[in-house]
Amino acid sequence: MNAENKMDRASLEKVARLFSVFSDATRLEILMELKAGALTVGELVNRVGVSQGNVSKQLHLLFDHGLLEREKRGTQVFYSISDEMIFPLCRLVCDKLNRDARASVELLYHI
Amino acid sequence: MNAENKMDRASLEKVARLFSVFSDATRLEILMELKAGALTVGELVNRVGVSQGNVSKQLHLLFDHGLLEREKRGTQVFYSISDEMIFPLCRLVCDKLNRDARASVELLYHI
DNA sequence: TTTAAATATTTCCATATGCGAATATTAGAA
DNA sequence: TTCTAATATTCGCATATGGAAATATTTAAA
Repeated sequence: MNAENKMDRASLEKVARLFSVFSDATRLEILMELKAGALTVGELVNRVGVSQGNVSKQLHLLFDHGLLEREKRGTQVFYSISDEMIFPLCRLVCDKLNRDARASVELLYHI
Repeated sequence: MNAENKMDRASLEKVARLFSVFSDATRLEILMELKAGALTVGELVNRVGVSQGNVSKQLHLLFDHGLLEREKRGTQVFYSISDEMIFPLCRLVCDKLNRDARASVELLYHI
């Protein structure tokens, strides 16, 4: 899986699978909310506009992929970001979207 | 869509949509094949193990998202990478997978 | 114009998945 | 233990999508 050799199909599927974790707006919103620090499931349910069951499911998925940490305190569970790679990753995608949007506007105004 | 303010749902959906382009092994394979330079659709069909129709469809999708360029020469169409952001993007994901795999092995051998 | 090669598109199918609702589980408080 | 709050899981549904096969389109050669 290095830069020189071609990746086999199995490795490509793993890469694709990890990308798919980021291809959902709800999960991205959860990650953004956790950017400032740990939050409980309940607090995330308040901030993100989906059901408690769905928030739990998405948190579990993010946890399974090694993107979140969890810490139980009583009946509450605090989730926090466990891999900082999500920030440069999202930055790359956002930057591209901004470039394209800007190029599109400039095209519109014949700049 | 900057780093300080929270992103609205519509922007998050756009980000998620772009991530989803990378969440398929066939499309990733196409991008890897094009890393060394432009290729025709037919050549890509030979290298990637899917039907011609599917290769064309995935190429169209990649093109629509501004990741590929196309150049027609006679009956052939050459596709090439148009945004270098895919390389650092895939690198971040591959590096994470390698870190996790390595950590998993070390755990196994009690290092 | 006719034919053949290259690419694009359409159609259909099987699978995956985000979602809410309902239910189950867990842990502390009464 | 019993009750309640917090979280996790299950279930069913609607939608999205990767895929092959078939067909359509385009372009150059004959």
